[in-house]
Amino acid sequence: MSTSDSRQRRKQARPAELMAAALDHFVQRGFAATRLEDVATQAGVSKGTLYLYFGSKEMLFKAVIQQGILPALEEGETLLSQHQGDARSLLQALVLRWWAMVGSTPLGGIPKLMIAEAGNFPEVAQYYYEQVIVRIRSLLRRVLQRGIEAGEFRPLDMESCIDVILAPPLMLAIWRYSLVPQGCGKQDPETYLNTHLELLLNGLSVRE
Amino acid sequence: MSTSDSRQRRKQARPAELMAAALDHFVQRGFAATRLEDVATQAGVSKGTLYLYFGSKEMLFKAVIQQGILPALEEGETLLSQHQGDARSLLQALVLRWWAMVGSTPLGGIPKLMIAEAGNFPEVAQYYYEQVIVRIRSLLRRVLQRGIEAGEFRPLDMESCIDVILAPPLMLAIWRYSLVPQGCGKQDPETYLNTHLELLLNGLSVRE
DNA sequence: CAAAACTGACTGACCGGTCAGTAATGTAGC
DNA sequence: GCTACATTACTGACCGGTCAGTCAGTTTTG
Repeated sequence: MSTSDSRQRRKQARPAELMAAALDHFVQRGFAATRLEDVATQAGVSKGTLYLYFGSKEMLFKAVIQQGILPALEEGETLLSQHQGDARSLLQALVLRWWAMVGSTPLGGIPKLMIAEAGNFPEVAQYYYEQVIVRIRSLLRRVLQRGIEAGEFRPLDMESCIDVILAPPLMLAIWRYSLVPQGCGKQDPETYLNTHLELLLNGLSVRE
Repeated sequence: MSTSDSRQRRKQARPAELMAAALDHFVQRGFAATRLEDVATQAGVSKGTLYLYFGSKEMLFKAVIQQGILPALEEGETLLSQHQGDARSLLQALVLRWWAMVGSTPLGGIPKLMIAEAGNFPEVAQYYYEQVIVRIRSLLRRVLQRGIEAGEFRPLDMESCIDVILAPPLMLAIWRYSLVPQGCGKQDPETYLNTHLELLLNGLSVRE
């Protein structure tokens, strides 16, 4: 057994371990307040080793953001293309899948991180906007379109609806990485998401 | 005319000017990345002067948070106690009033700031939670209670409902101080809030 | 023993915080 | 009104600690 022993040379596992540690610290402390020595220590290496794999603190930040979110996005897009039932259940499935894959994992800290650091990294913000936000919104737009065409949903202002759908799950994730760790209570995430969906689907539905 | 001339001694106006400048920088850059020299310069004084009014960077931070939010909160509480009509219109009035007094002003950056820095300032987070979040939630709880008792609203899980009501306006404010300044588009805030209220009130309503 | 992975002491820039000094304002005496 | 002195708001050069980034040297591996 030597998988996570110290003082081993494991070139290929280092980047992922360093990025995981960096995400932890960035989310908890912010970019500027994070010390690379701490990140390296948590990943089980020295600061010098970090610089063998990432050219600078900023490059580490970009890497953390970029490879943290793309997998989950692709999952969502295949979910949309394969789904057979009505738009209601598709919307529900997307939200709950997001929670399982992103919201409830360390990746759930990325929205908070991106929001906090957008001002300091305009190019990363731009990248995140185009590669993540635009794609998520387009995904939800297609779901709403499907629901409206099938007569399930009322034809409200679509762009606003998308944001209203997104806000509560995002706030849930942000909350978990900001005030909850300081002991400011939050009830069960599942109950919260279910109430959101209940309220949302009821609000969207055509009255019979 | 000498009100905002430089090199004047204006002891009593300094604290407010310094806090306004500090809020600007903290919201845009984050606490750690904000340089006090920049804050002082923007307020039209030198760094030394800042230290005549605030004992340290952290005390400046606390002052910015504390006196930024309490006035608006009191306004909301008097609105609740004086309102006469149904719960629907009260909820609507509260949201729109918040937008006018907080969301659309520089104070709207405080939620973003608090979220980003909660990990670095547990005591401030605690204070913010108890003095702001708990009070806002209790305010909304009373509104929902009133609506349920009057037969206007369905009796869903109250605590979750409160958070679902809060999330979209909060995200709107957060958005304005994170990605929008980087040129990532957002449509009209009023349209967004109205859709939120429409969706929400429809979702809450008892079906006849 | 050669190459590759890794280390940690070191450097230099940066910034929070200090304080001796400066300039504006107030005031008293003429 | 003017001058002399006291008070107080304000300044900015400086100090010391911190940390991103470097690199000469050490350890592991083939």
